[in-house]
Amino acid sequence: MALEIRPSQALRLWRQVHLDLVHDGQADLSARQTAILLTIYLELPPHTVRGLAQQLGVTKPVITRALDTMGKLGLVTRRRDEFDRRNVVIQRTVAGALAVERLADLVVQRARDLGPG
Amino acid sequence: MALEIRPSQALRLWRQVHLDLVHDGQADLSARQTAILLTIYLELPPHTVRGLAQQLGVTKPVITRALDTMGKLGLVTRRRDEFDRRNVVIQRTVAGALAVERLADLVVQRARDLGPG
DNA sequence: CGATAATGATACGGACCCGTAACGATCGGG
DNA sequence: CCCGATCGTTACGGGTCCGTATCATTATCG
Repeated sequence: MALEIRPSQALRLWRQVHLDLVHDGQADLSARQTAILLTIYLELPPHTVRGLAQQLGVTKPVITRALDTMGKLGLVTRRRDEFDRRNVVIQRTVAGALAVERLADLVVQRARDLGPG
Repeated sequence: MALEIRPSQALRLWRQVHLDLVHDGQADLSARQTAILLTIYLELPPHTVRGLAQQLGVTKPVITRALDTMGKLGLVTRRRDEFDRRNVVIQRTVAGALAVERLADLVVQRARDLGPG
């Protein structure tokens, strides 16, 4: 069930999708931000700042700042955990889900457009 | 010859590769920089600032700054065009080629690791 | 209670990036 | 030969990000 892809195909796919992201005027997310966003939307909740920092291997302020930025963009929301008020639970949004879905479709479409080799 | 991939697979692939990039302490390139780098290494030379700006749909200073950064990282080099000294020719480097190759292998490997669904 | 630990947010100095606008260098046509 | 067009770069003001260190808030445990 493994997905077979050749190195040259992988590079052309990577390039084309990034070109599309730049072209579409989407938010120019860094690799870190992309990893954070997709982790929130693919892994099981709840998500906390500390948990994300551990998974990414970065410091907590990195997560806090990324959440600030994505919050402004409407991609995620934060809410205080009522059972342990030290924690903050990161929540998904409709806009964020749509953005993730759009990325998925983009990758699928560009993969389909790939020629052999 | 199209590459078949499902949306959920695309997202998991995208997330895992970005996680790897962050983890490996690679340069945290933005989407724009990634598009520029891969364009230089996949499209036929010669590459100029103006040409890259057109392909990316961004302004020239964006390209200049990206080349500054990637130059410091050793991923690309610039050389004056001797036949039209207004032009600058962007050249590949061994380090850049290795980085691109590493990215390709990373995508291929993570695609192979994908389960069904 | 009070002390300790843990969480997320904030301050700081330094670096990078953005778009607009201006710049010097170079080419090319009249 | 000169003047306009074109090239890449730089200056500017504003924004974001980094890592380290510190902070206030909250929980836990003696």
